[in-house]
Amino acid sequence: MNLKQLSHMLALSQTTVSRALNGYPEVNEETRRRVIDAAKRHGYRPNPSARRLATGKTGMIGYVLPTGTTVDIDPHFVEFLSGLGDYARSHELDLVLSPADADDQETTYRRIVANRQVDAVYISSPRPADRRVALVSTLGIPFIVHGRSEGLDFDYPYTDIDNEGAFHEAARLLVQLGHRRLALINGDDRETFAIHRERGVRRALAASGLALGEGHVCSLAMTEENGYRAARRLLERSDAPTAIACSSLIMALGVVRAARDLGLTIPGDLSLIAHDDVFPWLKPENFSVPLSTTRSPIRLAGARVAERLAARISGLEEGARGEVWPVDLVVRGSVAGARA
Amino acid sequence: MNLKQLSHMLALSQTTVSRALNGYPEVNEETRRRVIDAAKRHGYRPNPSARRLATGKTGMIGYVLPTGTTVDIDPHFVEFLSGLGDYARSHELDLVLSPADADDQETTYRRIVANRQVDAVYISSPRPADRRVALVSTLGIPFIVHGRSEGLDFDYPYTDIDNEGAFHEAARLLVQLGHRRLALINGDDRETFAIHRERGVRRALAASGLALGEGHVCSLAMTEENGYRAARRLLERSDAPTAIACSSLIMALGVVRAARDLGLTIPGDLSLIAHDDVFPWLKPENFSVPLSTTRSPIRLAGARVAERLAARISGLEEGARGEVWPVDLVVRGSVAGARA
DNA sequence: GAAAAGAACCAAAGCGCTTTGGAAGACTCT
DNA sequence: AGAGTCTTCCAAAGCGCTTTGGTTCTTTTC
Repeated sequence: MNLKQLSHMLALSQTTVSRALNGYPEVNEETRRRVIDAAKRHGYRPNPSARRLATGKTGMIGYVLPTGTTVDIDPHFVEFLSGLGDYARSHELDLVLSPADADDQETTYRRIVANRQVDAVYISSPRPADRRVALVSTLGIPFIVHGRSEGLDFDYPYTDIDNEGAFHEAARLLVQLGHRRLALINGDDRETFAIHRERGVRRALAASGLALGEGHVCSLAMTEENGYRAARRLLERSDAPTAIACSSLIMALGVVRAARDLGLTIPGDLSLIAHDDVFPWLKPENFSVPLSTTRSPIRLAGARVAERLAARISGLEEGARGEVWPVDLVVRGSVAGARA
Repeated sequence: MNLKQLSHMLALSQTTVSRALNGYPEVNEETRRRVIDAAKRHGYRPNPSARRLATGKTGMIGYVLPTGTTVDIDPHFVEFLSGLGDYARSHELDLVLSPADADDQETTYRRIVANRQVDAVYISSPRPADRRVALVSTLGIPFIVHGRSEGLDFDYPYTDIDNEGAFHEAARLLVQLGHRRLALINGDDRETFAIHRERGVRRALAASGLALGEGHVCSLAMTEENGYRAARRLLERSDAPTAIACSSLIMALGVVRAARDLGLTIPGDLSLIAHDDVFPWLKPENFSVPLSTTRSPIRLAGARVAERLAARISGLEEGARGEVWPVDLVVRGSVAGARA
């Protein structure tokens, strides 16, 4: 059932039927009712391919997915996707993942914009002076950055959490508990979120005349194994930290294992705080010693990004407003006062 | 730059240019070279919206993503996606995720087929008599099932791993080591993979005149917490198992924690084997006691599914061939002979 | 009561591609 | 040389929608 058939059936022109269906004003309400009714009764659904050829609108939002045999997709992605998908569903949007060579995403961005494959895109895991942000911005497609870049000479719309504030608070608490030697087991510090977290820790330490010791900050892919290795390396030093801030729950698993292997107790010998993006399948309160966390459900961020993308597509949102969400510090058993 | 401009520039008809570009035979090789060259030089890329309107081909594969505030996307998804994406990239395919109400995916399947939004779809986490498989089959869109359904009265193409065989082998090993009371901590047993695994365990036990004790099989969402709870419940019974087979590495984390809480050692008091889909961020060899696993990289499955979808789209594959991959049993420190 | 304004509808022109159904010229065959 | 066969190209008809630029009435305005 296409428009032609439907309009013929109603003895109306395609123009009028199309307008009736799309809510244009220049059509009699009585007629509109008839049209809508007939459309529903015959299950008419406008062909999206035809519509997008005519309008350029696709009803899809895009994401360039870096791939490659050596490239691992972050498990956070799935939670973010849950939120994004949930919102997208309620607004009849689909998400298209365009796989790209991790080292050349630019080609893919250009393609999806040139081809008008999506109405908007989002960018995740931004880095300082992120070229993708600059590119997408000049290409003129609506977009939202999940996270922030830095050192770009223009503004852009983003939704981020207060990574610096979160880790500042976490470190401040540890310092107040008497810890003097902190360490940070961070994610990839080419990404802005990691830079912000380190900055937060340093700022908190500096406020008490302290600093992150040489070699007391690690930057690694967020795997259990890397958490273990980093913790081991740190804890076997002569100036081993008495407290660790950790960028992910998965890494924290490794930290806990390292402490156990070394016969250290948490929080007796080591205080630990990790960032929790809130996974349904791994909860900080269920760690052998309940884990203190800086907490921010990444699923909510996904929903928010979808919401803003939808708003930008429909022209309800414009400009370059960035928003930064506060992060909760949730104190559980894994922190304690430093040994005298 | 569109076809009209390009053909005008070359003083050729749109027909010829189109054919030259799409490799049709009825065009002079010299002309073809000219056309291809000019297209490249001017960066001509056919507009996909127009092409899909004309041909019905979209260059996209679809996946219906169940969503909802209470619906959690499996973290396995991300690994599967890595493989799928990697293959899709090399074949210029995009993946479109259509979010759907978890309780009504049918509407979404019908929509994406009726609208010709994708060239093929894949279905994951199938259940016995899965309605999606039946639906997609009657809708007549190319598809591959990742996993298997059961009790359907028709054949369909699928790629699955030998879950039954894997857990059969695992259980057989445990029995050979002298274990008499096994337990199975399984995933959601409404899904076929879980049913197959249970079947494998039962078959291995039956071969030695044993059986899964009443209450010795749990079926839960695969989270750390559920692994812990299930293990605790099992290990506190008077007829506590001396060996556990577990459907996921994440649940196994919980099992290990439960054992520790109860003062049980692995493998001294409890042998443990889990299934490993191979995550980059959590490895069985890094468990406090290296974990024995049935191992099958889900990323490979993703790539294979993409490959078969591409083949079906281009007509290279047809029919209903199902393929079942063997699973490796990797023995590490977490299994030992049963106490006398 | 003529002119202007408004309401409701329509024919047809895109959107940019593929594909059908030729057509013109060059070649082969008898 | 005339008929048939290739080879190579083209004009035009879709694909199914939206949108431009009307037209035809009916209603309002002075």
